[in-house]
Amino acid sequence: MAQLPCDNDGVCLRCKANPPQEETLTCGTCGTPWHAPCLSSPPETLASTLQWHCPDCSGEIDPLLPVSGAAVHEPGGGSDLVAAIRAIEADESLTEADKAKKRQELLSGKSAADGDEEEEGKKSAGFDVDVLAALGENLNCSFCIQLPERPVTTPCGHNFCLKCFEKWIGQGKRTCAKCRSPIPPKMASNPRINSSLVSAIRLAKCSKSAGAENGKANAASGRIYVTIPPDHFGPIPAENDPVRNQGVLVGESWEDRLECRQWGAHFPHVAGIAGQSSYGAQSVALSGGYKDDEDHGECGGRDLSGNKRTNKDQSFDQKFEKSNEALRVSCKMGYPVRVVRSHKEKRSAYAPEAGVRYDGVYRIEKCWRKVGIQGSFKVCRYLFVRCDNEPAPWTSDEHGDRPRPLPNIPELKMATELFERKESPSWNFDEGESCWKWIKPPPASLKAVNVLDPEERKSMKRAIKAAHSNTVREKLLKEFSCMICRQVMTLPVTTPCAHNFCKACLEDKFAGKTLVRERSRGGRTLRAQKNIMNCPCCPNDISDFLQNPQVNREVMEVIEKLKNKEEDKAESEEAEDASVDEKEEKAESESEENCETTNPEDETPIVSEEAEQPRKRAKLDTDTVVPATMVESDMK
DNA sequence: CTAATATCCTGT
DNA sequence: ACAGGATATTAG
Repeated sequence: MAQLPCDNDGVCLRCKANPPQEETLTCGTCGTPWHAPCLSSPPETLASTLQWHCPDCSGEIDPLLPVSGAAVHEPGGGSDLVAAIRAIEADESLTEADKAKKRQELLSGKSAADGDEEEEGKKSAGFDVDVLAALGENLNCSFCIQLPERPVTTPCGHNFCLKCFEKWIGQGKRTCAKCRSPIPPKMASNPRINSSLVSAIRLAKCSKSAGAENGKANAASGRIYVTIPPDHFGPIPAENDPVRNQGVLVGESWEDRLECRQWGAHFPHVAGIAGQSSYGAQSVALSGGYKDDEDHGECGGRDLSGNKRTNKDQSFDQKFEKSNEALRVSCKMGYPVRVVRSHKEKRSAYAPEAGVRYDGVYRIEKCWRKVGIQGSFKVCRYLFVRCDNEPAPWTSDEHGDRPRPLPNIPELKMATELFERKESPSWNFDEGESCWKWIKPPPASLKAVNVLDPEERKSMKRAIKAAHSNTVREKLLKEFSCMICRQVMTLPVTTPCAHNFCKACLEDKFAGKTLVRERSRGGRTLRAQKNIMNCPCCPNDISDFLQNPQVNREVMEVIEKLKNKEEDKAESEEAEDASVDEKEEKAESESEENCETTNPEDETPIVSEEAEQPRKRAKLDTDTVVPATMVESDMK
């Protein structure tokens, strides 16, 4: 007697009943529901119910499973992987989204063992997990439970990996593994890859990594996202980033100084130095045209050629006061100084192409004054040396900086008021831990920590996620557009030649055309001739398909989820926020004294001989202006 | 309080 | 392309 599962509407294909949930069993391998009373050998124990595998996936079809392993580029790991996937599928404590995520982790090589990281991952990965879950829940190949690598779609609207499908056909099967509809011989012999699905899946996968690279947050308000005071020294750690729970990462970039400010990397809106003369400098923004010397970093002069408001001649010497003095304090104490570079730093090889980028923390090893060649007035100059635990954005190195000898600066011969640090630096490299950290505690903040009330925080989080998710969702929906009406498909159908259309669009196209054409000549009726109906996208005859085009429900559900995500997301985020609140409050209260925030994630010591190591920048002050003396002299 | 600012954006 | 307002921060 044939064993049949339930169809897409949950109706048992054998007894035609729509059984209640208690009477259905979901296969631990392919996820297909089956009507338990209609099974010839239903599971006998509760345990075997939880770990049940349907007739298709157990026994004879088991040889299929290693195929999935192979498709995962996991040589030799196939059976373990299958076992692990089955375990995930059988875990009733997980939601479908959780399961999808765990499968992804498994496939991407992440350990599924440490479940604690799950919570963190969910928060930082944010929307991407949702997208993957949306795709994963609906589009996973029923055989291998992964997003199909090369998806094929049956005329009955079900999606599988090409490899899994071929294996199934190779076993002599000619019905859909999901709904038992017959598979036409042409599809069996020549399955076509559904390329729209390929790009949609690839896009969703990419969105995972693409999300981290830019902290685009275009929430209109000028509110600060991070919970640090404006005089916070050092990196901005995840615990002070309630919105993303990620902190400011090296390489992160923003559209402009205002956006940069919102994430706390560099607070002043205009000025290049954040600092107080009696306290120290926390950060600098490099945007002028300083000379950048590959070998020993750079010393700064000032180029105000682009600044219409301040292009008066320099008429005074700069002195170590105000912000310039703040930098000297940071030099003296060995504080870490955050460096952001603007794309306007045109003459630097290290300037970002656009916007403002956080490049990590530096220490100022020396500072001095020097006469500008053109101006004949003195400028303050500094030797900046990078000392960050994360690699600089321009290196391919996987590791951060290591201490190294100071470069030789020829211009020091001409320098006056050379100042070098005599005491031990507050921020230094710990050989034991192989990372930079606070050796002496950072100076206590004198300013109020930025506070976000919960409502504000929620709306910011929503705005950020919506901004990001919109773009991803837009792209995804574009992949799911009908090739006839160019709109996102309603009731999508996939032809055997793997082209996707709205069901209505496709039917309209061939409205009135019948499968066969009556022919008559001279009063005699001839044998009916088959009408050829070409796919709107390719020369294939799809007349057979058109007799009964089945909606690709899996794709349709993904489209619906993407479209409806807005409300879902708003709700789930409120819940998420609530659960996170306690943690944050704790972090916020602690952060007052504790600014120590090294993130020694990758502390594997590798000595890198990077050509461009220390960067130093000269910062000036609210004082008068120094033309770009040094720059010009160098350009000769 | 004011002036100054290594900016951004909009209007002409 | 350029003038000028808005902006937040510093220190006098």
